[in-house]
Amino acid sequence: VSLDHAGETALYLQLAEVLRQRIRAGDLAVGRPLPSLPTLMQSYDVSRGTAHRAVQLLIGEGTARTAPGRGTFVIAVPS
Amino acid sequence: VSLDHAGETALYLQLAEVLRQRIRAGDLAVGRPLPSLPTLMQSYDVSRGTAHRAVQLLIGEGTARTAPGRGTFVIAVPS
DNA sequence: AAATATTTGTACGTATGTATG
DNA sequence: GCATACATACGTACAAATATT
Repeated sequence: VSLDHAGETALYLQLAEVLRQRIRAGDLAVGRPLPSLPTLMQSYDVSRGTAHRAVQLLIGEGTARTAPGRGTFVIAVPS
Repeated sequence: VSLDHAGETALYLQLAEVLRQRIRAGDLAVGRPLPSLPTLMQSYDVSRGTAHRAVQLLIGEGTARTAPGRGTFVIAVPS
C-alpha cells in the first residue's frame, strides 16, 4: 500500500486513512503498537513530521494513544 | 575542538569528522572505547540523537563497533 | 543475590530553517 | 502569503545489556 505523492490529498491524510484501514483489517490489532515514526517514514516515504501528523489524527479520534518512551498503541477500531 | 552550531554543515557530520580526526591522531586509540553518548553530549554541546547519529556513521564505516551495555569501541583507523 | 549505575538503542514531542506549489 | 513537506536538532523517557557495589 503506497501513498500518492503527486496527488491532491495531503500525505498525512492519506497515511492516516491507510493506518485506519490496517486497523480495521486487523493487521494492526487493538492493544498492539502502531509502527514507529521511523518505520512509517521508511514504509511510506514520508518525513517525520508527516508521519507524526497522521498518527496525531488517530490519537485525536480516540483510535490510538501514546505511551511516552514506549510507542503509540491501538486502543479502538475506527468506524 | 568545538562544533559550528551556526554553520552550514550538519552537526552530526561535523561531530563524526571530529571523532575520525581524534582516532587518526591516536587520541582515541584502536581497542579503546569512544566517549559515551552523555560525554559526547556534554563535550560538544549536542543532543543525544545527534551524538548517536555521528557514532552510527563511524559504525557504518567500520571504524567502531558497539558492545551492548559496555560502550562503543574503536576497531580501525579511518582513512 | 540484589540493588544500583552506566551505556546503548529506540521512541516520542517539539522547534527551526528551507523549499515548493 | 499560506499550507505542505522535508531535514536537522533539541529534550525527554523507557527498555535492555552490562558492570559495579
